[in-house]
Amino acid sequence: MTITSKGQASSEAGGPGSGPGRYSPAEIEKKWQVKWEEDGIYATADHVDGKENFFALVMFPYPSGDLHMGHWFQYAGADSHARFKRMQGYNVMHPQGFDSFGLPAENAAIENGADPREWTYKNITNFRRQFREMGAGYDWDRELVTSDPEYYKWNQYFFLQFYKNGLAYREHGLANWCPKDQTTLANEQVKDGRCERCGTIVEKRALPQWYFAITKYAEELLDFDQLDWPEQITTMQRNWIGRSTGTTIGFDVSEFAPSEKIDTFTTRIDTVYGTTFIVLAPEHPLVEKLTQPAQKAAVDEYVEKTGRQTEIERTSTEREKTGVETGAYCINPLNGERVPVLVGDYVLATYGTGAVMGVPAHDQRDFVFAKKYGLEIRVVVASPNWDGGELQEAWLPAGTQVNSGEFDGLSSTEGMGAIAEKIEASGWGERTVTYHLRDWLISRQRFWGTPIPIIYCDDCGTVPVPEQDLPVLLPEKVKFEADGRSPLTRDPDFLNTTCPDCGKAARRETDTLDTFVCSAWYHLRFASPRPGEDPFDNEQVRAWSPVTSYIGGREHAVMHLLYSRFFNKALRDLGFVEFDEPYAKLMNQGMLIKDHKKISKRSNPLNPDPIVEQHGADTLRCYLMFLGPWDQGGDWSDSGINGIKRWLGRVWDVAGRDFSGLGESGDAEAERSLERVSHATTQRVITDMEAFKFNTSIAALMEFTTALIHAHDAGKISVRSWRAGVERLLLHTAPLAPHIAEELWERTGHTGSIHLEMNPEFDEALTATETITLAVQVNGKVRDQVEVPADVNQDDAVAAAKASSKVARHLEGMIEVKLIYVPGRLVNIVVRPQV
RNA sequence: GCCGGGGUGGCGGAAUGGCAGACGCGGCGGACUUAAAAUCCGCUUCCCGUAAAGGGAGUGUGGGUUCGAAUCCCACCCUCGGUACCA
Repeated sequence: MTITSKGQASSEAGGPGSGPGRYSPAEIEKKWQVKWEEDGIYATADHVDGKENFFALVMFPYPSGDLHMGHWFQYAGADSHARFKRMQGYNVMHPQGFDSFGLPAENAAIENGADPREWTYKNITNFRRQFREMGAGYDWDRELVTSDPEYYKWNQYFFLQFYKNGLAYREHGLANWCPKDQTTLANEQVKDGRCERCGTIVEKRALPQWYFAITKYAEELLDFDQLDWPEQITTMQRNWIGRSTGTTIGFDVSEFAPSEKIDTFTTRIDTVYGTTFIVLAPEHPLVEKLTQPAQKAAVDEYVEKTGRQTEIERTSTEREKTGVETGAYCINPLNGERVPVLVGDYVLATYGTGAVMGVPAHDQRDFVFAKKYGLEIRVVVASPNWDGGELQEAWLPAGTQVNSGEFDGLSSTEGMGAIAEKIEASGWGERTVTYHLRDWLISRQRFWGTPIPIIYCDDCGTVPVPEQDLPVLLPEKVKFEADGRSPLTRDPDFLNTTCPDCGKAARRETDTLDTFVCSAWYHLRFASPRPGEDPFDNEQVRAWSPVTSYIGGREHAVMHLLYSRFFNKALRDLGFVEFDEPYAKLMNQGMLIKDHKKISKRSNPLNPDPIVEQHGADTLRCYLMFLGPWDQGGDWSDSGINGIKRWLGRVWDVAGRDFSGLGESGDAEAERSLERVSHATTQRVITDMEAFKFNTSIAALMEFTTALIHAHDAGKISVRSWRAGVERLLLHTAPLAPHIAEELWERTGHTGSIHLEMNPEFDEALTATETITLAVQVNGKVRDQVEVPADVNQDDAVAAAKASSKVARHLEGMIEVKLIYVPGRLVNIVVRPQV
């Protein structure tokens, strides 16, 4: 092997980085992007002897116009980590695809007359180009595009499996409706009462909609034992699922509605004797039956008015609580009391039973409500210093049962159990568990999505499309009209069909599936990209499951990540997969900002393309990784990128240096010193890369680069050490800056791709120095530093410390009271003045 | 309101009980150059001190634990996310 250093700048000739061998990203980056593709170096086999599989998945993008800087931040980090793991000897599968169904395509169609399909596929082409320019090491053989019929066919297939097994159902009910996007939304897609996507205030609409029965898995979804996930995300899921235990108890209303009772749910059954009224949600089915003629007008008006309110107005905690009497009364089974039934909009139809027992003394909302409407406030759980007088606010903590019949005198904690037991024994109700989690609404009244494979027949009702007829294809060349309605609803070719059961004319479902269905199982398809007649090949899925490392934003905590977990468990129960969880380890990257503000196309733009052109992809990648701790995000500044560019320029210089001046064997001390920093660097880089701490990893490489330059300048090391040092530097740089590392790997005489090499090894023993610097403190203040042998004993260390004149000055006239010796760190002499 | 992250030089950040400010940006000074750019070298937390020596202060605020605290504990402030009438 010969080493060519011709044509490259040496430090003597015109200075590093100058001359004909100057680092020129534009040339080398293109070259390697083409070569890598030709050689297929990122293609992954399902099994490689002696290597463990590592599925490095990063959340795939929605192909909007361009890859923006946030994408770069995410994908460059994910790619660097995947490359690092590959160099650690894993068989790494790092795929990429496109989550290409969704509203922006349709909006572009409505606004500019673009065809959603053309618009989407044009964007995908652009994204592929940009990923290539980034130097991302994807296995493109596994690419998937969710809007391809060969992919969405399986969304339909799984929908049918779910339907046949009671996990998909259609129900007429109140759904979140975004008036701008003209579609319903799942609960998870409503943030602060607004559409998660466009920010429009969401309304409630009564519609028949399709749901996935995610609540059947609520309990299992609370189990995170198998997951190595950030606590933040599991906490968010736990809160979203919102398990609460309590008691459902029925209040008899047969006086006003024969054989009816009002079921209420409470977590505080210990306060049931304090119930002085019952409040029904305005949408509660009993409202109409119970309302008395005298109150009908008022109740109707109230219910109607509430219906007109947006979710935001409705749920604002600042708003005054309102209500109206129905004129009906019900009976508290525990004390036989007759209490009024009201309608109040602070009670939500969608939670618990849609009715609450009003206990104003022990619930702040009920308290405010009772004050306003002059309802009785009766204490049943007394605080230790309650004087029997009126309350200023609800008493929420535990206390002693009073006014509670046979339970008086018990602590409310005991009361809770005893009362629940009596209720169950008497058949008045039962202990129950409720969840905040609702079933996943999957219907979307949009065109650009997976058609729901259902046919409505006048005679046979709801009929699933037979599996052999899949996929139900989205029509081509559709017309969008200004009313925003999906073209599917007026496309006769799509709409009209025949019933698979009876053969009569029938109509297709025109709703499409929520795009989160696509992403709920895409990882399985990456594992098994060409399975033929099945959604995926079990053998291949087994080889790659669960996903070893999953990277993505925190914003998906209760959407995609929850849906995926549900989907996996449903697939498991239907026999498609054998494991419980889709993603074993989760890592969230932070958010990239600029000038302390969110980056936005309009107000705070930051386009990667010109930066790639000016500085190169490697520089941009490294700079993004260097900005700060990746899991916490980064604050972009235009000037900072020069630092990375200079560093890569120095790496270029180092690798190209003429080493003909170095000898066969070097000076022992210089050799040892370079060896030490080499091993220490590898240790730091491996530890930091493992933990996604790209910033400190790069800092270590910068220091190592400088150390190499100094070693070369001093000229005391051997050729062998120099070349080993350069090799080590390139190997560590490779995951972060793949092009320059590859180019220099070739230029330093290596054959084969650096990206298929292994990380250098390190020996911790070799990272140690022969002498160490001890800090010497007097009363905790550093007064001097002393150089001692690394294996110094305490006595010698203390003696060396006291020998320092700077230290001695502070000991004068003092009595030593204590001595702290931390080996390898410091000596602290604690003194006090002589009396 | 509740839950979570964060608050460190002019700036991005390092350091998770042991020398605060690694690494980088910016700034200042120097070398190279006819000059500039590029590159290289040095300095760069603040205050007192002409300077050096030396000293003092210092990690959002106030308290505490400890020989020693950015780091642990308590109370609070600010900020960024998430979530919110969940009975």
